[in-house]
Amino acid sequence: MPRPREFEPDTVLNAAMLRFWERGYRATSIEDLVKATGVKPGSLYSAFPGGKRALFLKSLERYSKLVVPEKLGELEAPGASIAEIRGYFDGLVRDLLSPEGRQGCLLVNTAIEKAAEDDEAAAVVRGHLARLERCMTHALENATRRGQVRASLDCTGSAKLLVATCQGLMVVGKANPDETLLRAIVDNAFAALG
Amino acid sequence: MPRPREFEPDTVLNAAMLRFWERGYRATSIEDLVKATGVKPGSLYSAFPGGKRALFLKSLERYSKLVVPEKLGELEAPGASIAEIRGYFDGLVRDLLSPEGRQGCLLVNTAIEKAAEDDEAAAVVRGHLARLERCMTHALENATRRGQVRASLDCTGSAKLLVATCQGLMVVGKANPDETLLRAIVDNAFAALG
DNA sequence: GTTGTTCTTGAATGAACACTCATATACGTT
DNA sequence: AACGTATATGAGTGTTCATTCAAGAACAAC
Repeated sequence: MPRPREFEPDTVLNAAMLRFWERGYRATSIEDLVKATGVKPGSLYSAFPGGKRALFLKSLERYSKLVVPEKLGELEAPGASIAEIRGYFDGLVRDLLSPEGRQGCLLVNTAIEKAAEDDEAAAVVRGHLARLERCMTHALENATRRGQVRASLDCTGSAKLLVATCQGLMVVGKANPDETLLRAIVDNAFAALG
Repeated sequence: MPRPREFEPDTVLNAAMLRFWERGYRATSIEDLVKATGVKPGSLYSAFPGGKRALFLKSLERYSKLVVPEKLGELEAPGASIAEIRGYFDGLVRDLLSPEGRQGCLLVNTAIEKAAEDDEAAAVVRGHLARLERCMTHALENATRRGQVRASLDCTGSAKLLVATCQGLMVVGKANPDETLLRAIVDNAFAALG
């Protein structure tokens, strides 16, 4: 009996996520989201109770479920090893150098912009970092078994370092998207695993 | 003959820098700065032509000249070596774990919040990264001469990696200020210099 | 066609924002 | 004491912000 929805909430959420990703939380206004989604304020607020912040938190989760797996690629597969870690880093560099990819990573941006003042947002970021670390650890363990890295390698410790390295890559890349610089960082990170 | 200034511009700039450091550019309002400095809007605008953004850019430069050297410590000295790099990283970890230090680094925060949309701010950040890289390279060269690292070490490349690592440390630390994690990152970064 | 329910709409709300300006003020000079 | 000059003041500017709400609209059931 009720009037049917004229928009798909997931589509709206995707558009909102993109804006937050490009511009950050504070710099994205409701009017921006209205323009980007075509959905008027009233509908936006009734579809996403909790307003802008709730929409942002849902965007973070959507990013984790939609964008992150695409970036991780085969790194999350059980058989992942050095090549998949390398592939992930190369993808990061490629993104940072492309005009559309300069926005970096929504979760890294959130860590800096919001984590200190918003525990819920910080928790999503922590979850992402833990997920990254899990992948990296697993891939390093596979690499150790296959003799692709030195046998003495501390897999869990090196995984934590690799996670930090790719966060740092994103910071450096945002201020200075220079291919030589970014590739040097990646190459040296991998040389250390040798 | 004119009426004398009732405040020291440098003092005001320091207070403004602290607010920008704690809260970021967008989240810091003129009213915040008025409260923090005790200087009324009119005086603020006449003392710092260019308004909020000019005050921010001046804050970045002030941070570079006041805060950064303190954090770098002996790392900028000509004789700096592995111990000084280690000291710098340990200081970062200590800061990230302390209640006052959770704000991280103003220049890293700026890289994420503003670099993509403000070329002048990005340039200051790039200058900072270059300065860090110069220190690190020099210290690694000293370390090589003294046999503190493996002879095969690529000093300039490793310096770039160390710079990225400390940016990453700041991102991770902001979302997850966990001592064990942060120390593991630092330890593994140094293990790689072997 | 009427009714009930949920949706859409966009103007309206009040707060916060960056910024300005007329006025008042404090000083050295005369 | 009177003047010229640079500063201090804070109410006021117009804008933008997140959010709300009354009114209208679309559908299924009857």
